[in-house]
Amino acid sequence: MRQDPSPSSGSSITLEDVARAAGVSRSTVSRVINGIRNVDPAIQETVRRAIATTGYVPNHAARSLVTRRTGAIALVVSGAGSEGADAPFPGQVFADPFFGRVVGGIVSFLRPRGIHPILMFAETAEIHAQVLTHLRHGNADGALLVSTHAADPLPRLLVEARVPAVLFARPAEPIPISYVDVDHRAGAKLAADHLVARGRRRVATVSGPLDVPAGQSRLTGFLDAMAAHGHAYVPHAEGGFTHHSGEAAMERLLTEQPGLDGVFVANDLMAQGALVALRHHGRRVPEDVAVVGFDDSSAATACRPPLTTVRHPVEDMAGEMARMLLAHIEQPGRPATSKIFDPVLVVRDSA
Amino acid sequence: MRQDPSPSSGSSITLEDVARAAGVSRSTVSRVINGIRNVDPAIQETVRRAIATTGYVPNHAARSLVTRRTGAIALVVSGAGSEGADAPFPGQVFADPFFGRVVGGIVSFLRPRGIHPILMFAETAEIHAQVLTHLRHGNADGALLVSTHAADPLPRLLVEARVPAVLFARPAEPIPISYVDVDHRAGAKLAADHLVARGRRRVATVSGPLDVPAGQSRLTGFLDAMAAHGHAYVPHAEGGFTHHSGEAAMERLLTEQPGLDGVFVANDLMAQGALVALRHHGRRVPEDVAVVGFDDSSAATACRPPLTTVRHPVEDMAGEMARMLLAHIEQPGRPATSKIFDPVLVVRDSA
DNA sequence: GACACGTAGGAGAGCGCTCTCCAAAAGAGT
DNA sequence: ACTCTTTTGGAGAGCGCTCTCCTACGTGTC
Repeated sequence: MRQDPSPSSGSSITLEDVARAAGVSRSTVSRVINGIRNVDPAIQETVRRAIATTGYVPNHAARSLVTRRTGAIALVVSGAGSEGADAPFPGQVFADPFFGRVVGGIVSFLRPRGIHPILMFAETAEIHAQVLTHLRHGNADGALLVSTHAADPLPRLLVEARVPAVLFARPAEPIPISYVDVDHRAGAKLAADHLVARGRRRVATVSGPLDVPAGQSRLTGFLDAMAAHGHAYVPHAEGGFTHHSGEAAMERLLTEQPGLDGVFVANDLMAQGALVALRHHGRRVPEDVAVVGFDDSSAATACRPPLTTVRHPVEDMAGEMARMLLAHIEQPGRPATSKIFDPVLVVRDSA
Repeated sequence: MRQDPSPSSGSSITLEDVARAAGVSRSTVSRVINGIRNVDPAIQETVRRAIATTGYVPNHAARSLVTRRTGAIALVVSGAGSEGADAPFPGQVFADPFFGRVVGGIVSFLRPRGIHPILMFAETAEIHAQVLTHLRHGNADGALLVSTHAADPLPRLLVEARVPAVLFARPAEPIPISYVDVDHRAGAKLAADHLVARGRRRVATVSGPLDVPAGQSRLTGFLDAMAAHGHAYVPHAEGGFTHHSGEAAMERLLTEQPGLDGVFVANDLMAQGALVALRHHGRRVPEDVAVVGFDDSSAATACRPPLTTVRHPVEDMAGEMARMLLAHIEQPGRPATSKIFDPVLVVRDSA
C-alpha cells in the first residue's frame, strides 16, 4: 500500500480511478456523487467506500466546464471612490462596520451551501469594466452588489451584460434588477415618534447625502413624521455618512439653532461624530440633547453614551440578497423582485 | 448581421469560432491570446480583430482544467470564534478596522494582476475542514491566512495538505510556513521611548492576550524598554484586543495605580476603550495621562483626542503576503520565508 | 544545389467531468 | 408465455482549452 498515492498528495485521483476501485463505471460513480437517479444501495455503499479509500476529490474545473456553473458568486463593493477627502483605497469601506455586517449575513447564508464569495472592489470606471470582464469570463455565476454611491453605473452594466445580480438598496435609476432594502421612511418615523415621545420640542436632523435614495428617504420620512406631530419646520444639515461629516454637520446645526434639544442623525457613524461636536459645545447627551442614530452598527454601542438607533436588519437583508441571487441563477428568466425590511427602534442611552 | 450572436448574449463563442473568423487554427489563436511563441505580426493583428468582432471571452473552466491553475486565491480569516462574549458571527472580525486595511492591501496588490480573493471565514474546527476541502477541490491555488487566535490549527492543516499559504503574523507553533509580521518589540520600544521622552514617570500598560505572539512581544518589548529607562516595575493588565476589554483593563489599572500618568495600550481598539475609562474617572488626556496605542487603525483618528500610536504598515505587509503567495504558487518547492516590517511612531494628541 | 537548421502554423490528443443514449434486466398486464 | 413498461448500469460524446508533436517553409553553410 505504501506506493499508493496518499490522499494528501496533490489529488490526481479521478472518477475513473474510483470507478476502477469500485468495479463500476465512471457514470455510476458520478451518479452516486451527484445523487442523481436511482442507484442500487449496495453499489452506492461500495462506491462511497472506494471514494473514501482513494481520497478522491472532484475536480471543480472539469465539472464547471460541462455544467457551465462555477458555483461561485461575487460580492462587489462598488462606489465612485470619492468619499470626501478620503483616499480611494480598496477596503476603505470596511472602516464602516456596516459592511462587516453585510459580509457576515452573506457568509452565514452561503457557507452552509458550500459557497464562498469572491470579493471585488470597484471604485473606478476602469475597474467596473474589469469586474464585468471577470464575471463574463465565468469566474462567478452572479453578483451581489453593495454600492456606496448613488451614481454607480455598475447595476445597469450588470443588467446589460445579463449577469444575475442583486443589489443592497434600491438603485437610483429605475432598472430591472432585484434588490433588498429597508423601509427608510418607517425608520425615520420611528426616530421622530421617539424624540417627540421623549418630550423634545426643538428637533433637528443631520441627513445623509441627498443624491442617495437612502439619504433622501430618511430625511423626507423624518420631516413628514415631524410635520404630523405639528412641527412644520425642522432644521437640517447634510452629511456624507462619515464620522467627520457628521461632526461638521452637527457644528452647523448648533450654530443655526443653539437651543436644539433633539437630533436625528441619518446613520450611526455620523451620530458618533455628532456626539463629539455636542460634547465639544458642552451639551450633555441625553440630558440637553437627545440623539437618535440609524443602522445599529457596532459604532452605536462603542459610543458614550450608547446610541438609541434605528436597527437595520442588515444580516437578514444580506442573507435574503444571497437567497434571491441563488434563485436568479437557478432560473435565469426570473423577473426582478424586491424585498423591503421593517426597521426597529433600539433604545439605549442617547435618547 | 442581425441573426448573429450579439457580443453581450451569454458567451458561447469559442476559440474555434475566432479561429474560423480569422482564418487560422485554434492553436494560433491560443498562442496570440497567451503571448506564447512567435506569431507573425500580421496574423496577430487579424486574430485580435477577430477576437474583438466576435466578442470572444476565454472560458475559465476549460483553461484551468488543463493548466491545473484556477488563478484564484483564498483569503481565510480564521479564529476560534471565542472573542470574549461576542457572538461568533462571521464577519464580526470586520468590526476591527484592521481587517479592512489587510483586505485593502491584498486587493491593491492582486487586482492589477486580475486576481480577486475568495473570502472565507473559519471559526470552528468543522469549518476548518470545510475550508480545507474547498481548497483541495481546486477552488483556489493558495491561501492567505489571517488568524485572530494563537491556537489556530489551520496553518498546520494547510501545510499538511500542501496548500500554498502565507500567514499574517508569526504562527504560535513552529511550522514551515511563510509569514509576514511587524517587529512588535521595536514598536513597543518606540512607545516606551516616547512616553519617557514626554516626561512620564508612572507608566503602566494594557497588554493584548498573552497566548498570542503579538500580545506577548508587545508586552515584553515594552517592559524591556522601560527597564532600560530605569523603570523596573511597570503595572500591566491583560486585555483581549477589543474595545470593551481595553476599557475594563484600564479600570483595573486605575484601581491598582490611581496616580499613573502614562499608558501604553497594545492596540488602538483597546486604547479607544481605555480613553472611555480614563474620561469616566475624570482624567484628562494627555494632560493627566498620556496614551499610546498600536496599529494606527482608523479607530486612532476617530478617537478624541486622536491617538498617538505605533503604525503597523498593514497595507504593505498584506501586499507582501500576496506577493509571497504568488511566488509559492509559481514555484511549488520554494522554502518558507518570512518578512518582518519596521513599525513607525505616529504622534497625535493623546501623548 | 544538397544538406542541416531554425521558425511559424496546424493537427490532435487529452484535461476530468456530466449527461444523453442504449442495452440489459426486472416487473406488469393480458 | 408474450409483449410493454420501468428501472439500472455502461458507453461514449463532448465541454473549451492548452500543449506537444509534426509538417512546411525559409535561411544559411559548404
